Amino acid sequence: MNDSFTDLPEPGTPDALPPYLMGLNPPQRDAVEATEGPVLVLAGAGTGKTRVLTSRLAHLILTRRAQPWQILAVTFTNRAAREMRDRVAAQIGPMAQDIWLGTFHALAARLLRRHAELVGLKSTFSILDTDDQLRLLKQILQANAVDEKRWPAKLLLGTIERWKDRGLTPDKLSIDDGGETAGGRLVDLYRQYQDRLKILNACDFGDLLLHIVTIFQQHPDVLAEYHRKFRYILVDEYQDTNVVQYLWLRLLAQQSKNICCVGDDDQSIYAWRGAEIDNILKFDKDFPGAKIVRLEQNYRSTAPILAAAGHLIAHNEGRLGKTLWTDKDGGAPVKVRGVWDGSEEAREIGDEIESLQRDGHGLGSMAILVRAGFQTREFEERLLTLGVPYRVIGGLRFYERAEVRDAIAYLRLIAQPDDDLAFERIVNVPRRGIGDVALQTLHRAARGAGLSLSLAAYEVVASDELKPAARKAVSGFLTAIDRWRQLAQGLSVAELTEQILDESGYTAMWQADKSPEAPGRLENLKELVRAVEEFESLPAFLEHVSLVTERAENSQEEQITLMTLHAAKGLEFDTVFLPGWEEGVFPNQRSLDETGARGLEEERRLAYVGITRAKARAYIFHAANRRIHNQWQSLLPSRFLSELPQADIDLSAATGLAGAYRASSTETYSGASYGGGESNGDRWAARRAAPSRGPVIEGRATRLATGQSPRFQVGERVFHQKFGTGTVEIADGDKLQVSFEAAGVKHVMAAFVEKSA
DNA sequence: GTAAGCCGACTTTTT
DNA sequence: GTCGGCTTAC
Ligand SMILES: Nc1ncnc2c1ncn2[C@@H]1O[C@H](COP(=O)(O)OP(=O)(O)OP(=O)(O)O)[C@@H](O)[C@H]1O
Repeated sequence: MNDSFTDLPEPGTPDALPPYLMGLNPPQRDAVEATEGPVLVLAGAGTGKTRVLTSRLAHLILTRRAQPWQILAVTFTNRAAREMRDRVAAQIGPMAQDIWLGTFHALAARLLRRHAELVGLKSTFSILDTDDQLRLLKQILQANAVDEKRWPAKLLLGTIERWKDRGLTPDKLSIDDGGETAGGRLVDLYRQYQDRLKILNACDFGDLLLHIVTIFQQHPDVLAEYHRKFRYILVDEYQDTNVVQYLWLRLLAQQSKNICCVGDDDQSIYAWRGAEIDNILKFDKDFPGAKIVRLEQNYRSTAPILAAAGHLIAHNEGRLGKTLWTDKDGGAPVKVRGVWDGSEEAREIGDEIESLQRDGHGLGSMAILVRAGFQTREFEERLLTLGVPYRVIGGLRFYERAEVRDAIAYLRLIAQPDDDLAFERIVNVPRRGIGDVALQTLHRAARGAGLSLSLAAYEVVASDELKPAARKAVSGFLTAIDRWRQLAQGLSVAELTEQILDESGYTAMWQADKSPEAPGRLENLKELVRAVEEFESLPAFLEHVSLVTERAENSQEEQITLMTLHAAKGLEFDTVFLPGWEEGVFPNQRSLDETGARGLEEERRLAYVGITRAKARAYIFHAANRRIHNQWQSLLPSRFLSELPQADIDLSAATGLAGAYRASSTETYSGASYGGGESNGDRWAARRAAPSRGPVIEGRATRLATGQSPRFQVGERVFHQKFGTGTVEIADGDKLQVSFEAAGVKHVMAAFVEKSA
């Protein structure tokens, strides 16, 4: 332990503040020093919530209120966890290593390994990824003769996961909770899915938390052990916790009550994953006597950026409401720029990046933040052309690539013989002549004997159920796995991996492949071996793969960052580019269709998160046309643009576009260049309608412009720009009466609604 | 049992 | 325009 801190002054000593308290304003310091009892730091973006948490960790440890391993600190992403550990380490040294700091899932996995047997698992359980989950569920659907066309596995899995997010195990559900889904059998399918996971000695992501909560609820002695252990609990991004996470925290904190959560209801962007804004809204009821600290000074952004974000988010209802101010003077307005299409957008952003670079701004302080992962693509292409180094966060992750997963499946099967999903994945990769028929035989044997596939395979090989060729192939495969399992004792993980890739013929398979991707895949296999080298044991590596989906990139080169708005939460950049602000893209149409007004508000929070990532410069772009599903569509500027304060934005449009817009909502988007004058609007409509322009233009905008109103039937589901989804109650020519889910009964023109799913 | 080729879905967001 | 899943032909 580091003793150089022992003679630090007591907290509260007026002079000579310890360094970790120096960079804090009075309310922040208040939050750090209120160590006992529940504390909620409720504050807007950039007010130093995360700084409070790191300082609090340092404070607790340096004042010896707790040893590092007696503190539980929870973050949302692995990156946030890493960053927090680094920052605390900078203040307190290597002791930071011993803090129980990580994501909900990583911490839950660590606890579950210790007590797995209490929920019928072995401590070696595998953690399944989405791919495995889906394959498992599909098998169950097949066995139950559920029509997958009608009930896509993805959809059903989604429902099951939402149940898990809410802490609902199958026994807590009644048959009716599944509704009509899958012929009313969804709850039963869920039960089968869970039963199957136990046989496979496996967990999915949701189970990690669900199981540990079950254990805490059913084994008070185990819970008591952790009450003694964890004296302080700290939670980042509390607004995005779901019900299980909340239950878990409450169980752990109920004894000491020393829980400090930080969050911002305006940054809640994970409702689609089961996050409950309610958790933060009712914190003081869950933890009576909670101290609520509000932080109001924003240290990150300039005044115009803050004003833009604040004005936008004010359009949401049911907010807790927060004040935000800055003492920063000046600052450029938020630039809002209209362009013709996606490639012009990419070109302009690329040019601006280069121009900023020439002015001495580093690429590392810039980011392009998009609504959906696929949108990074056009920028990648442009940046590649310009030779601007970039990195993409998220997207297709290293450990999710097919060849990497295959290789890992070999390791999984060696570590955990019951891992059927790994078994199936590689039993015939590379081709060994074990096809569908053989696999079905194995499955039947496994189901019959209640065994995992590999165990059943031994029995089958000993019998004469398979044709000689297949029997030989299966037997050879089992022997190989056994041998590698023996080798695993003596070799390093990297050596083992290399040997497996070599001896299994997996590398050879890709070497023989002459498709253009093959070299890249071989390269990834080499990269995998490098990744494995960093781990001491096979289980440690596999745990990492399951929980940390990204591979830490170690480039020294300055790069611009491309990522989704979701991934950007908690980060900050001098310059932020926000492309794709068009109706349907952002706010995302599906979000609107599926969750109506709630979805819109979450989209708006996402926009708020986006703008508030910027310290000095924010650029918002919207394109008039985009190719979506290989079809050209004309798009209206996002309604969020009309929600920005005129005084703090600087509107412009690319040549040939000026004035060519109409407001996308009834709230007039009346910026300088967007006069919305009839003549401009007509010219725009004419341009769209002109067949000579080539690309097929479809979509709502056309319908609005040409005045064609489709016929609607009573009872039909429709979508309206402003009111969301609803059901037609009366159809009178082009006048409709619609009962909207969020907005109630309204009279609308047929031209302003469209058919909804 | 395997490979090629066709068809349809896909673009939300992540631990 | 691309990917994955399924069918078909060998
Ligand atoms: N008291 C302070 N004095 C000066 N700068 C500060 C202070 N507190 C925080 N900052 C700086 O303000 C910025 C935002 O801090 P931080 O990331 O902790 O905010 P946050 O509330 O977690 O933001 P968000 O919710 O947007 O993620 C950081 O650059 C941080 O260094």
